[in-house]
Amino acid sequence: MGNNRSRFSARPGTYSGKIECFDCPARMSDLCVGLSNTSLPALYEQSTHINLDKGETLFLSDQPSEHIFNVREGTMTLYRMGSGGQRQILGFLFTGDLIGITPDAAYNVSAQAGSAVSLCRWDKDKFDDLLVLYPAMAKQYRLITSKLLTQSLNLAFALGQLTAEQRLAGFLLHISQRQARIGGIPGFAALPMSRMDIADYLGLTIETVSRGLTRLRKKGFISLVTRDLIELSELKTLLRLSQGDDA
Amino acid sequence: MGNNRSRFSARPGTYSGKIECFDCPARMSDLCVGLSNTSLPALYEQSTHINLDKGETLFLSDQPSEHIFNVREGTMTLYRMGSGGQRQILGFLFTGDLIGITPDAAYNVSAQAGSAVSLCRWDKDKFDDLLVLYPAMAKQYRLITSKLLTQSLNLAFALGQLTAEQRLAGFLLHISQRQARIGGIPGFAALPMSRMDIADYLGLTIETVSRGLTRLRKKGFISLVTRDLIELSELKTLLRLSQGDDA
DNA sequence: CGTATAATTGACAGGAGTCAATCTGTGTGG
DNA sequence: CCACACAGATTGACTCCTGTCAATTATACG
Repeated sequence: MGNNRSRFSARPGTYSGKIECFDCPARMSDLCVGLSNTSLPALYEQSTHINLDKGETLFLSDQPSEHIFNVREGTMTLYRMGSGGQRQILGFLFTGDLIGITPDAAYNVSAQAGSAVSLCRWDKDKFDDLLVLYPAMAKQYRLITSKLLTQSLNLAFALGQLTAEQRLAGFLLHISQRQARIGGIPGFAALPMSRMDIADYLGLTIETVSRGLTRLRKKGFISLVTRDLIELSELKTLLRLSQGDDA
Repeated sequence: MGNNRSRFSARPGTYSGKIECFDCPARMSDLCVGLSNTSLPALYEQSTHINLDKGETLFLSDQPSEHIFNVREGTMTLYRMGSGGQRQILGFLFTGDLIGITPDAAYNVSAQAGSAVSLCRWDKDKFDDLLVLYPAMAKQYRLITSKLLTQSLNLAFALGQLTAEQRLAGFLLHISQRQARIGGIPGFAALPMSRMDIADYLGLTIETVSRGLTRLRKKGFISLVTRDLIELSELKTLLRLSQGDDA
């Protein structure tokens, strides 16, 4: 279903054209949401759709960064490998998240599909042209990259200062809040990723993740509806934990 | 010595004007180095100098982000505090590094002087105006923020996946390389920060930092010229370590 | 030179990792 | 539709790295 096209000509100043963006699940993404009547069609004009199966690699760290992607549907995983075989997952991406956004010549992370995924793709050069053409897009770009940095700093804080239980509390809150913006149930966290993925994100092992969830459950802070759907019963407590409080 | 001024009028198209930037130690910083004959004076025109004593706070996380700073001389420390009193240092900044660069309304980290520091300061609004006016500056901005993200990802990888010894190896290399760009001796790392600072940066304790340095020394990978000046004897080994290799 | 601060070293404890067994859930084949 | 097999998750026993607490040594400063 993912196929190239530029059959749709941008029509500056009008919204009347029926473009796929309008019923795109990522319509409210950071990239698209703030765009004007002119810039959205211009963005659409340059886009291509691609699909990935679960487990497929989109790109590897240090490869030439030729494209920028936006997640329409599914889950993507950003990670880095160590030469000892360590894997640090640096982000789980959902509908509306941008991938591969860097002015550098090479990607600084690897990206892999965590489920069947549908993406929008742009040539980096053309994307850069749009940034010059539309200051509103450039502003969005800055906001997006700033959010990425903030998330990365959050992760660094968690990895450097928090215990396993505290990291898990923060992780559940993070997932829950992210999913609430794309139709998730508030107060619940659906985990589309494996325990191994969670472990590699939080700098732990699957056993420690498992034990941590058990302890949070026994304390009454969460309850496992199913293995992959968790109810956050004590949001405030979880929040305090994630900020480094002892209790 | 830090005093406001806008006495110097920008002269588009000419470099002849004698502006302080020319003998600024941060002349080759990421921000200033790529600027044209027009944009550098424009940038200078909007700048103010300020000085901080060691230990002084420049701004705190979550405060309104009203200014952007560039380090002229000295060392700045970026950090976040946890509600349990934990401190995660997120970066050590030297001559030429930008501080407080965020499109968000509030700073996402706290900044403190690690030594006596001299800074260039801009109002955020005026800085944003310059970004619109000079696409070359906007491009530099993107490169700078991308570098910040990459550094933050490096730190997250280290904190999540590396042992104390490996983190230290990477830290020494990082400091050494950063200082080489501002007059440091290649193959040496000068540590202007305390062991406590290093510990809070690497997610360790001062004791573990100390023991780690001792072990690296006993293995012959480094040698301590003084307490704060370290020779990196085996660069390749240190690099392998920092990437997660066992040996 | 003496004192205060920082860094190192030592002894011990604890949280997370490792290895292994058990359990759970899912998908398949009879 | 049930039984089985497989992968993933949980739990348990034990180890080890790092943290904690304390003592000693080194460095900076008045």
